[in-house]
Amino acid sequence: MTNRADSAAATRVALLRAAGDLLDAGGPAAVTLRAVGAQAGVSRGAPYGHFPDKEHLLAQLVVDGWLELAQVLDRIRNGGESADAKLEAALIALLDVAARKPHLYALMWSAPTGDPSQIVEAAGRSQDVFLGLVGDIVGREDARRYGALLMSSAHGIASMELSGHLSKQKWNTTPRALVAMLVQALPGASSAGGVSAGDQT
Amino acid sequence: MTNRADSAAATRVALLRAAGDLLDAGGPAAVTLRAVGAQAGVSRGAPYGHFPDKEHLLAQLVVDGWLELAQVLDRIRNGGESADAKLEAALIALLDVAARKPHLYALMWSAPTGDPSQIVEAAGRSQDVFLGLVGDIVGREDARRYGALLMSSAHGIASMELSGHLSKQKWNTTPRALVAMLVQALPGASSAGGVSAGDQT
DNA sequence: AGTACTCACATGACAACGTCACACGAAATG
DNA sequence: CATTTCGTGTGACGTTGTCATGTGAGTACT
Repeated sequence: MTNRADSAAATRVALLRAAGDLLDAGGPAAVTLRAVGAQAGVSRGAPYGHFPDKEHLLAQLVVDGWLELAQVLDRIRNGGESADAKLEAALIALLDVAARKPHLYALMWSAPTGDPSQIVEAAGRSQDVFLGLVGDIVGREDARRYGALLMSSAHGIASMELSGHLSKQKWNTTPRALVAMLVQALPGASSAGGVSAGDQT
Repeated sequence: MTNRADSAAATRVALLRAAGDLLDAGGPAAVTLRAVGAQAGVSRGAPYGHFPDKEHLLAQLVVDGWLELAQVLDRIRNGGESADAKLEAALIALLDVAARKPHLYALMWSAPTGDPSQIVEAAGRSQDVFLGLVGDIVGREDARRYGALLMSSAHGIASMELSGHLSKQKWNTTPRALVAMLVQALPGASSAGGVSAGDQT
């Protein structure tokens, strides 16, 4: 039980969890290595045994975020709903990350730091699911163009909402409504949509 | 000529310009009050005579960014092209800011800091031009919904490009092509055989 | 004109931060 | 049991944002 490797792996996980919690609670400014160490029950220098520097620690948080989103998207894709509904649910899942963990979401969409290739690969895992879902509607031919358009649009909606530039008063709409518009405008989509998937936001 | 008020106003401008240059050149990390002071020819403590803190200095940079974009958009709107072309040019102008000043662009779309109301107001100046341009195509009725969708989509494209998640290899498209798709998909656009909603100029 | 005031700016100081070098002690190895 | 390994704690250093204080040139008052 007092295995050394296991103990080290446990503190590594504790460090990541502590960093994630601090990020969620107080934003990037609250994530100091001293605070992370304290919350993880170790000292301020301990992270350097597991990560080259602070940037790589945050990068790992981003990687985990993309991988977790990919899992959610996979579950949606394997669901039994219509292609339209599944695509809309996937887009809403993206909005959900933004709503639930805004600071992590912002980090996921900032320029990759630390180990960029690892981030790009993890993000690609989520993007591939989008590609597949869009392909089911518009066909393999146009899947990539429309996939890029839909993913960036959904991200734009989430980002605009997060930054406070999407006030309901000014635009008279909501992120959910905009996503619905996106899906319905897709060539090959059925106009009638009874979407019941997606989480609360 | 060595008027005290004028001199102070000049250093304020110099501070903002220095901060902007440092931001463009080295990203947010390069913008330290010491470096800003040095580049503006004053000391590290001088900014505190003009801004409450660093956050407010950066916020002013964001405000200026939005106002400058609004001017560009206004010039586009008053141009002689077709409504479609003008809207596309406006969206491309947004991409242009992202391409030319990526760090400032990222700041403009992050959660407002310092004096949020001032930022929201400046951003609104740009958003209103978008609203008008979109209204010229889809009509006043739907202008707000479509305006929000177009602006957030364009921002999403720019953001995805900036963060490196829009690789041409994966998606087989470019930001410009995506913007073109957006405009053509708009109901009332000339090239797409869509509904002929209100068309005014 | 000469004096007192004002205010923009410079400077010293402090706490907090990321990071490194080093020390310690317990697990792992023979 | 002796030795090595390695995860972690600790001291230290340079840098940062910020404030308190000093200073000197422009401004106002008599």
